[in-house]
Amino acid sequence: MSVRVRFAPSPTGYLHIGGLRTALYNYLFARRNGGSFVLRIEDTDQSRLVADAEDDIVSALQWSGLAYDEGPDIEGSFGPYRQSERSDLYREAATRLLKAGHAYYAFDTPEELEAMRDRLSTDGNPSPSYDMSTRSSMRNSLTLSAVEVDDMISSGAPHVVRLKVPPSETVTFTDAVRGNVTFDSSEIDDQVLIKSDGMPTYHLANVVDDHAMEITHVIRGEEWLPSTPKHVLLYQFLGWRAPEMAHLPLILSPTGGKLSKRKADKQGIMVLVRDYIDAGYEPEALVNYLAFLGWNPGTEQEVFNLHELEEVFSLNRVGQSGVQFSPDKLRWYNEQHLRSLDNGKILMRAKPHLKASGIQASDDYLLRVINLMRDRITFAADIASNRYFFEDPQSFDAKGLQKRWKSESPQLLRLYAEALEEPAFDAEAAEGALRSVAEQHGVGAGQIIHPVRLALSGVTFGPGLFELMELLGKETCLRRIRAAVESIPAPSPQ
RNA sequence: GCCGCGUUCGUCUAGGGGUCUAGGACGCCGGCCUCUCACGCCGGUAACACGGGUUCAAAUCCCGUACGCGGUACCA
Repeated sequence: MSVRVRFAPSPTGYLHIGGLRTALYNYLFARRNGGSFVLRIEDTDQSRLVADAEDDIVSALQWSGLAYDEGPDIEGSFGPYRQSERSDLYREAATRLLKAGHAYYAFDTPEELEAMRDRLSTDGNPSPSYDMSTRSSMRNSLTLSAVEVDDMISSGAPHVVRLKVPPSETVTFTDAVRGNVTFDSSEIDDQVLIKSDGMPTYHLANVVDDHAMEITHVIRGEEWLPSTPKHVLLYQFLGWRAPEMAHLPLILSPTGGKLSKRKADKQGIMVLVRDYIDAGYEPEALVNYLAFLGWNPGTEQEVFNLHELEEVFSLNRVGQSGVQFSPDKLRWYNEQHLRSLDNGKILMRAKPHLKASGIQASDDYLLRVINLMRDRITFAADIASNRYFFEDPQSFDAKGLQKRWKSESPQLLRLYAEALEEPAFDAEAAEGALRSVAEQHGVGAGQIIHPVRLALSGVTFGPGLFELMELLGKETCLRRIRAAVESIPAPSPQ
């Protein structure tokens, strides 16, 4: 049987980095094993739907390079791929369970459920569940007569279908990441299978769909581990073979604990893939980093592109403990991947940001800027943030002036500017001229280099000075040097 | 509370009874290179949660404790 896995996000929000990691592991597993990767939209919660969430998920996956073989927008033989369009299947399964006595109708209103929890909650058990110990005191087809039940249903009384969990049974399954996991059925509640609006819950829908879509491996976040025994029971009652399970360690905040949206905001961490796209991250950097969050290849190689990951990924090298998200390491990965790109590609990445910054320059010029800056930037967008490549500096770094602008600087710069008037102008000529001025006046080259850099860029760091000069061109260099000499006040000699 | 799952440098991790005076990566610190800043290179900092077993031998196996995370919905 060929491997089939799915990524099954709920369109209740934009794609989260944790979701992308789950998608990635599924994708890699499918590719490594020559299987299929399916995107299934789990839109069974009508009340929490976010209109453009599905679009966001699809486009974020596309950006990441995780191409799926089947999905809402890619025909496959197991569609439709939105759960809201598969209602009949769930209904059918529920009916079978009902008939076999593995499920029952319940008519309890939300208020009644709340009242039950209030009534039964104790210090030892603050959240009593709807299970075999409480179901007999509730309004359901187990406690009501068949006639009453029929009447209520035919009169349209709101009702749900609940799983009838058997008493004291040991439910065991093998998790590819964690080994054998065991639960006692007495700890499992009578999960709602069909909600009163007629939609299935995740638990029913995912079992029905995974079976119908011939999913062989369920790879999902650890938050699903406690509900897996319910799914195992469902497979059993429906007479289906359960897929292999693999529960991935959760991604935690950099300080530990849940990476909730609120906490992340507070810590300045972005959690939506959309945010990483907008911030200009390299897709392969995010993917590479996420791959290593809970998995490693067992070798010392750390930098991988997607294709390389596809060749080495395996579930049995996935870790078991929660992993803290590290923005620093992600940055490092971004630098690594950025540097693997040629200048033309970096230019393409930088274009939107250049445009947003109102920078106009020829591709030829931009390529030369990139060539000088590529080892000094973290994001392609950083090309747009060093404005001195595109316009004269408006101000000069105060600390830099203090350190590098000496009382003799204006005079040395004047002399240097004169020397630069020579017709030939390139990095070599600029350097030759500078060194000879320095020598003639008995000062170190640095006495001229540093103030010139300030004059040209306004800052004390950047590419090699002479390369920068060649890039800016003679006119610009002379103009900026002379402007600086005019506008920067000489320091009081100490 | 109860149930489940975890626990090796600050972080991601290697390791799966002797080869571990515990290896790599990020970060941090120092040095080299150098006109600056980076890159690169070299070096440093720093960990087997705790307590009991088992064994000639335990980071590795078992038990307990502590701590962390998850679940405990007509949300996924």
